Amino acid sequence: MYAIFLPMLKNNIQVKDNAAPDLGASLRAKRKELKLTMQSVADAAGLSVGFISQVERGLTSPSLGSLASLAAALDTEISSFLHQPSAGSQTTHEASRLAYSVADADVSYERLSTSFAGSKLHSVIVHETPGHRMEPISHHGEEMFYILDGEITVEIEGEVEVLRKGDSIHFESRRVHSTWNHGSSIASILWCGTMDVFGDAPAPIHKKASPQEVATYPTGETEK
Amino acid sequence: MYAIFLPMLKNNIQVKDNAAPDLGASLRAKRKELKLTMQSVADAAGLSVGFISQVERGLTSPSLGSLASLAAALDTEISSFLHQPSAGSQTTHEASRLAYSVADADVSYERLSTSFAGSKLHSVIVHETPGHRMEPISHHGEEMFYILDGEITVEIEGEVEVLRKGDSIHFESRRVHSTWNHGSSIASILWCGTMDVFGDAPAPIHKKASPQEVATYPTGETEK
DNA sequence: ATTTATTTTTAGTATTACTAAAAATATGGC
DNA sequence: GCCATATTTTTAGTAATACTAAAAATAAAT
Repeated sequence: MYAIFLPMLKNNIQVKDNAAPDLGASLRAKRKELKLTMQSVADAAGLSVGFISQVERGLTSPSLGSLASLAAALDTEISSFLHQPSAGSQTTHEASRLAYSVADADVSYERLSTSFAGSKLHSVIVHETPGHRMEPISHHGEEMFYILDGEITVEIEGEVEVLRKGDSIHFESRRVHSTWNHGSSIASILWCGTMDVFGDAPAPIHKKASPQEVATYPTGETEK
Repeated sequence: MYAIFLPMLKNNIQVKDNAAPDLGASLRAKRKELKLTMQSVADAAGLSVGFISQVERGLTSPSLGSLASLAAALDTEISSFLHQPSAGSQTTHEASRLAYSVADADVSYERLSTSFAGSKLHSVIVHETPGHRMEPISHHGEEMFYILDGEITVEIEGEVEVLRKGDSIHFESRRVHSTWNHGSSIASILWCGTMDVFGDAPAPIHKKASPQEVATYPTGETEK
């Protein structure tokens, strides 16, 4: 399913010109958004103002404990400082939504989700012709199917289940899964997941561990 | 919308008996899931095996750089080690799905999403009676609405938009948003988002900054 | 029982996370 | 423009700790 749709959808991606901002810049941006001074953040986090300054400018890296204090002082989850990705139309209308299909005409897609800084949610409506089978696949993230029309067979790690109109399933995507439209009509599935199927995100960090590569992580001067 | 549904849904939560696992435990769990030895992780991350052992047992806290190396070695995003929630049925069928309603009978809900370690995706079908209005709200995360039936007016930061059957909208939840069923029939909305509306996640960290409190963050012995 | 694999412990030490205070810069009021 | 105050950056440390190599303990495989 995804293997089929990735190459086609990638052709519609506008790559935003800014690189992923680093941790310090993210912290400063948030502080400014909240119109706080370094001193007030320092007081709330129990750290020194000089340290805040150095962290924001990437001259030093906070420990996890201090980062947690900073995140709390800024009323923000730590994870929101660890990625910052860009936009498209937030709203889609059925009548004017772009439908995509590929050489393999068994499947067509309608993208629902947009993309913005930090977005992790991806959604698409998939229409599969009778008899269409998706190859077994496994990948990061999690996903949900909601059957809008028709019926399909879903297999997850060998467990088979039939889903009909109005049914849903939610699972971790690392579990090997596949679908089959066993019915006699087109099946329409609303897919919603955390896998970046549209290639929206910049600079992935899911490379195989090579320490030099990892050193690009936003920690300022931390270097191996 | 959420303010209304949170208290009600919380009543159906089975609290898993284990407390929120900490960072070290999360790292160990992931390593075991991948069937890796500490030595192989250490090699991949460019760290020592002794250090991995101490980190996993919470005896020491990795720097952000080292944590990034570990995350990469485990082919996982850092943020997934910073929270760990628990399960329910992955599949829901329309005919047997539990529908919830509250004292305020204008709205009823059908939960679609389940919950498992690391799950961040939440989905629910919301049925709103004509005239129902959701108070303006803003919170962390992002969300998507897909209109299954009926029509609603959505307002996001003052921008008003009408969504009809088959339409969708996807936005960052921190933008103040509200909905209104302006139609004459029940509106059914498939909501999919990253906000933990069911209270699945243990130990929230969204407390107001009190350094002592923040010190409970999963960093092992780090103490102020 | 023996060997090997894996994890934990020990004993450090180089590095740095973080400080207080001084200096520089920015802002606001008159 | 001048002056006072607010805010940020810089400086000069140092206590703490992030991380190590190697030994010891434990677990697993044969």
